[in-house]
Amino acid sequence: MVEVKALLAHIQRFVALSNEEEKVLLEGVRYQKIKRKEHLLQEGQVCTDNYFVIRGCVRMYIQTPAGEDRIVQFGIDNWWITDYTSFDSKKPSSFNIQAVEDSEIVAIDKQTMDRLFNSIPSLERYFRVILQRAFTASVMRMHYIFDQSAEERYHHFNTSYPDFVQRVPQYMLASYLGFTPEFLSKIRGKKS
Amino acid sequence: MVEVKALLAHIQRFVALSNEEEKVLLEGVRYQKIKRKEHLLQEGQVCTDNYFVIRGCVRMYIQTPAGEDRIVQFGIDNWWITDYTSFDSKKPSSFNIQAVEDSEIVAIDKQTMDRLFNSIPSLERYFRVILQRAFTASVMRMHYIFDQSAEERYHHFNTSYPDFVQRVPQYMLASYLGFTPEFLSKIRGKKS
DNA sequence: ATCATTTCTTAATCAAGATTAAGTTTTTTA
DNA sequence: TAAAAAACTTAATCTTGATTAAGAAATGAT
Repeated sequence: MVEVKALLAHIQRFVALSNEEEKVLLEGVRYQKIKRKEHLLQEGQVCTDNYFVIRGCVRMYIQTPAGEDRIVQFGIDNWWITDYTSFDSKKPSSFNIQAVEDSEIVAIDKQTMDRLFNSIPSLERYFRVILQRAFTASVMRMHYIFDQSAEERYHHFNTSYPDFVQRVPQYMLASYLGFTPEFLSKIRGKKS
Repeated sequence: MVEVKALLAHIQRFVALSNEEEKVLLEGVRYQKIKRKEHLLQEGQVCTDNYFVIRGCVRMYIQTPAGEDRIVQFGIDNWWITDYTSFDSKKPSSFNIQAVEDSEIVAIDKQTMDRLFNSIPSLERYFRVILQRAFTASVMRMHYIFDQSAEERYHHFNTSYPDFVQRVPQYMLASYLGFTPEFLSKIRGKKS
């Protein structure tokens, strides 16, 4: 499948793969298209796959006690997204993963992933690097949440990812940045 | 050095090491004792090492614009702590790492780490797993910050890590949990 | 093109937690 | 063991952002 080449390209930005390794990898993954609002994972299910977003946008969210969605992560082009806790333990997940736009996804299930780690040593390095970046990004995000006001956070995000902001509804941005849609409206109202 | 055995033991909770690999690893690491309030890293320096806490407690913090410390992470027994951004890029760090108690540390510098990853393949897997856990913990922490009140956060932390709470000054806990020491006092005052 | 649904806005009231400031207790150091 | 420094407490006031509620605008489906 030609679409999955995007994954190979991404991996090879970090490590080299032999032709044989490329082949083994391609045989292990599952390419899938998913429509806006469809779910890859729903609360209560075991998260069986690690998902790589080739094109599009998905969100991972959790239901708050108040019954609202809290967006924990977005996944866009070239990002991996999964609930590692459920993925590793095979216990039901507390999270949901849903397409925000029609998206193209590569999925690898846990068993295949473990097998691939054994047969393709450099994949281990690739995920080490990917996870290190994800961890660092998460720590930085936490830092922004603590030490910037909601308004600063919005402006910061807005200037850092202006094109992404265009792609998602505002109430999702609010959910991701940790405040209410009403407050986001208020901030935007101020400007003009 | 017998103290460094704790690191080997920790690694072998996740992957197997041959005697030869153990030896190579031990030759690459640096054991060091550090007194309370001494720094492993100070803002502006390049973070040259990844630190493993054998015994004791360190904190990683960043100076807020208001001139206060925001604690980003604690490192206790069997935790790795470093600023991966600075460590990888060799650019000056924005963070500080300081001992909260007299501590015993194993340090590995970047160059050695890269060499060890090449000579000990299972080390790659070990760090992949470690980073996956760190990432997951960070995501969960973010979730708690968003969806619990300061008071809930305190009680949650307090019941989850009662012994740890005893070890650090309260103002550090407040800094880690994202509120003021005064507010922490207020919460505690309520009880009795 | 029209109806229904989803998303966004505005404004009034409210609450959690910050700030300030002063005083008390505990720990460290000489 | 006394003085100094660090850590903790209390209380009054203030601010940011939540909540509620209603209406307007945009988007999607038929």
